[in-house]
Amino acid sequence: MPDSLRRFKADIFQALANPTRIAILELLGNGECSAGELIEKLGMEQANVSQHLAVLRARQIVVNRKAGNQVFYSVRDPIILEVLALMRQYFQKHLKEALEMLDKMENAPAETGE
Amino acid sequence: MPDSLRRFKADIFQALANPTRIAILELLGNGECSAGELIEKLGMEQANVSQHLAVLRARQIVVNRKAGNQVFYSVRDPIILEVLALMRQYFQKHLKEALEMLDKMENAPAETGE
DNA sequence: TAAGCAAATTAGCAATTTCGAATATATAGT
DNA sequence: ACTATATATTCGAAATTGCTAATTTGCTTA
Repeated sequence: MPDSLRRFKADIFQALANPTRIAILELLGNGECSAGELIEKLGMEQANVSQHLAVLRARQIVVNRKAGNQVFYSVRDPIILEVLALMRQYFQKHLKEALEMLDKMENAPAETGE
Repeated sequence: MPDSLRRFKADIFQALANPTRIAILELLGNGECSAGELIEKLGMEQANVSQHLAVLRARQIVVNRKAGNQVFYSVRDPIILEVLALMRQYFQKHLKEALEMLDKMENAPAETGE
């Protein structure tokens, strides 16, 4: 496999390599969603979510449809959702190590996650 | 899903988000391989490959076995290889866009000022 | 046309990543 | 112990990323 294609592949993974973007894709997995809805459900800054959507758009991982004032997003190819599902499986299998790893990383400053 | 778990997932994707590491995992997909073999097949600096292996090790995506002077690596969980296989499928499906994107990447980024 | 909302973009900064060079560790053989 | 080989780690610089705040674009309605 040529390196250029590997670079492309790495680029897709890079797009997935962010908690917010994963959250976005998981939300879109339930069906189309407007940018505003995503912002609200994620509880993050408008600009920030929009930037993450731009990353996913640039890779054509998501597509959008304009309707009046709003922009509705959806996942272009369900393979991406399969990849996420596979990762969920992977994660459950290695939950113990995952927690240890998270503990070591100790990045999380007391968030009120839900 | 709590954000901490999504962060873990993103961390795995991040580990995959590099052409060299993808190449390493693809090589390991054919079976166990020593660090030296990887270095040779990849044609890269020893230190560089070792650093990438360290990234994969830190996430426990690969495991290693020492045999005398050498260290043999292998993929810990085939799910990771399944993820790569799915990605291959994805690329084949979207090859045309992939090539256009690669073209843009190679032509565009050389802007010195405007 | 202007006002108002939704979404995208830009600027600037801190944090992270990647690479090569140099150095360190570990094992084997002498 | 000394040397050679295999692999890992550290250091520093350049490039990239993610975030917030501020601005801009686009659409709709008055």
